[in-house]
Amino acid sequence: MPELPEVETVRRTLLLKLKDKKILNVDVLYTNIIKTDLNTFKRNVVNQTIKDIQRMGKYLIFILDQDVMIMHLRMEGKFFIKTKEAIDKHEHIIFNLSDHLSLRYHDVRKFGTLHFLPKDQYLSLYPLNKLGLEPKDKDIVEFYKQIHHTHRPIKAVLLDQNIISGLGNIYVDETLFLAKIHPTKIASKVTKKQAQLLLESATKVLDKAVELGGTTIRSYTSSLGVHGRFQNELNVHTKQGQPCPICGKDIIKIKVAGRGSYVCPNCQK
DNA sequence: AACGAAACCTGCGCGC
DNA sequence: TGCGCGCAGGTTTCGT
Repeated sequence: MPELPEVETVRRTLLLKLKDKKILNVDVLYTNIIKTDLNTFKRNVVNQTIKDIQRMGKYLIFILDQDVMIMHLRMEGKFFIKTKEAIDKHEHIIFNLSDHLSLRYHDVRKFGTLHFLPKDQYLSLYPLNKLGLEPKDKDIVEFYKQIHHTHRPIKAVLLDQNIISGLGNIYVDETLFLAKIHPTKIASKVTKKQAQLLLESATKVLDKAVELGGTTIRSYTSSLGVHGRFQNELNVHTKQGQPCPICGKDIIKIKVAGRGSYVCPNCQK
C-alpha cells in the first residue's frame, strides 16, 4: 500500500479518530511484526494515551505518554478502526482503546514492523536514525554529493530511504518521468541541474498525491483513510502500451533495481 | 565498499 | 478445475 502520500493520508485520518484515546490492552496475534522485546512492549504500552500521530518518510509514529510506537506498513499494512466485530484472519495486532474503539493492524503479507522506543531517544535509534530527509527538505548540495560518485541506476538511489525518504515504486516512476530522466541512468552521470530537477519533481509529485489522498491501485479492500485519487494523475506507472501524455509514443515496462518500472523511452533519456 | 539477488509472506491472475 | 509461475505501493540480509 504505502508510500509517503498514503502514509500521510492514514496519519491524518487516524489522528482525527484516535487523539487522546487510551490503550486499555493489546493482543498480538502474529509476533514477528513486533521488533522490540514483546513482553516489554505488551507490558508498557498499556495505559498510555495516544497524544499525537506523526510521520517521517513512510513511518507512522504514535506519540504516547512515555514512549513512541513506530510502524512501517511495508507492502500491505493497513489500519482499521472497529468496535467489537470478529477478528479478521489478517488482523495481527488488536489495540483495545477507550470509548470502545478497537484499532486493528491488518497485513496480508505480514511484512510490517513495529518498534516501541522511549520518547526521548527514538530519533537517535534504529529505525529512524539513518533515515534521509524528504525531497522537499533535502539540500541539493548534499544530495548531489551523495549521488555523483555512485554507480547504481538513479532509480535505485531515489528508492534508497537513507538518501531521501518517502518515494516508492509508483512515485519514483512519476518523478523520473517529470524530470525526463531514464530510470537506468547511472547516478554519477546525473548533472547537478538534473539532481535539482529530481528533488523539485519529487516534491511536486508527492505534494499533489498528498492533496489527492494518495494512489489506490489493485488494492480493492477499502483501508482506513486510503481511497486516493492520484491514480487519475499517473503519467506512466501501470501505463505500459498506452501513449505517453507528452509525445504519444508507447510507454514501456522494464525491470530496474528489481522493480517493475514504467518509462517513456522517447521522453526519458 | 557496493552491488544485485534472495528472503520475508500471501494472494491473484495468467497460461496451460 | 487445478497447477505452476510471475508479480505485487518495501526493506533487510546474504552472497559475489
